[in-house]
Amino acid sequence: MGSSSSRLNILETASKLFQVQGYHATGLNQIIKESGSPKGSIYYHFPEGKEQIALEAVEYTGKIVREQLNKTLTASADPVESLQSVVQHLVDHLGHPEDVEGVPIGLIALETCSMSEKLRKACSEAFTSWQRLFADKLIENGFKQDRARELGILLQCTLEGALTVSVTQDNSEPLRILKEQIPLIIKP
Amino acid sequence: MGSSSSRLNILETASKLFQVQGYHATGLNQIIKESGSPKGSIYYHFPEGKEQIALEAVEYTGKIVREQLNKTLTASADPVESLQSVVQHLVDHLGHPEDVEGVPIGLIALETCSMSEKLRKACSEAFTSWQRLFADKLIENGFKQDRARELGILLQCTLEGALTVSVTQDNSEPLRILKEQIPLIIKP
DNA sequence: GTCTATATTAAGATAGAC
DNA sequence: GTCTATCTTAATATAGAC
Repeated sequence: MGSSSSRLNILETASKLFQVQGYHATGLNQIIKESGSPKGSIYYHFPEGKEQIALEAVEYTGKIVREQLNKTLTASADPVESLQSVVQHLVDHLGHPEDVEGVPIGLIALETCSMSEKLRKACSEAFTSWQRLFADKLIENGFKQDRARELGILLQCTLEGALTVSVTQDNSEPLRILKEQIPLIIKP
Repeated sequence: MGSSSSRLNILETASKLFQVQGYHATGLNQIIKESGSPKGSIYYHFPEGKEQIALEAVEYTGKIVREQLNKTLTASADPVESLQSVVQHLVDHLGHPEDVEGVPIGLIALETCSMSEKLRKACSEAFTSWQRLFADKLIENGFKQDRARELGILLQCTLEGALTVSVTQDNSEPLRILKEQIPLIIKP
């Protein structure tokens, strides 16, 4: 196969590690150990080294989250209800870093945005794509385009922040408060 | 003096570096170079090494931000207006990491919360203290205590998220949108 | 209290056998 | 394509002179 399964395996392992530990705390040695691939394979598949792995991991995570968000947002027609399910999923997965939904790029974004323009852009584009999903859901439900775009950005920021604070405080309360306030925020 | 000015100098330098670059990207060598203090002094003043410096830097930053927030929040009696000034300050200082206000612990919080319980707690307490300032401002203006507490948490989370996304996207729009939506969020 | 020299470990990266 | 051995650099930390 052109894109071997060993390559994908490295990417999946790296993505999880970068999400939880961040860029600098995740060593190639750890990626090697946890993925089972040897160092030689890493530099064969990713000749530009760690930065290339991180770049592709951000793109990969962006896509996974996009798909998961899309599924949750289309499960209910009502935008308030479906956005509340998105938050609820985050609550349910607190402390279970696999299968996260909505914010898992915040750490690597903050770590790398002042260090690598390539990585900053990749994180920025992931954020934008999520914002657009929220906006589209609102447009479908009769919101004007500009207003939907504003709210899409606000929602993505708020999710990002509430997840950060919930993880730091080891407490789902911030996310639960956000969930309850969604109807307040989603106003035409 | 008991707490020498060299000690404070190290702490101020480390706090800025941790805010911008994060915990793992900031080496003791860099703290030494930028503070002008030699390595021996660091381990004299902070015998437990990097983790101790980070712990005290988080507490220090928490206090500086608290004082700055307090000043901005008391400048106007109206809670909406004063919260909007808080956001405006963040916009004004985007890209100027000194004298930040409101979120500069997010990176180190995400980096360390799954690694050091001591650091996680310190970050958590800084967040809580900022949430309380927002809540107190609302209580002064007639909000019920429980509602003010909820909104204090929501506001701090939202600021955190909007700053993260603004920095990552190199664009103040997320913060500016938040500023405009503050009146929508602050409802009894 | 201050500073230098050094120990120790681990990081990212490469060379080259297979 | 896979794996090992190794290079180089930089990290945290310590010892000990002054």
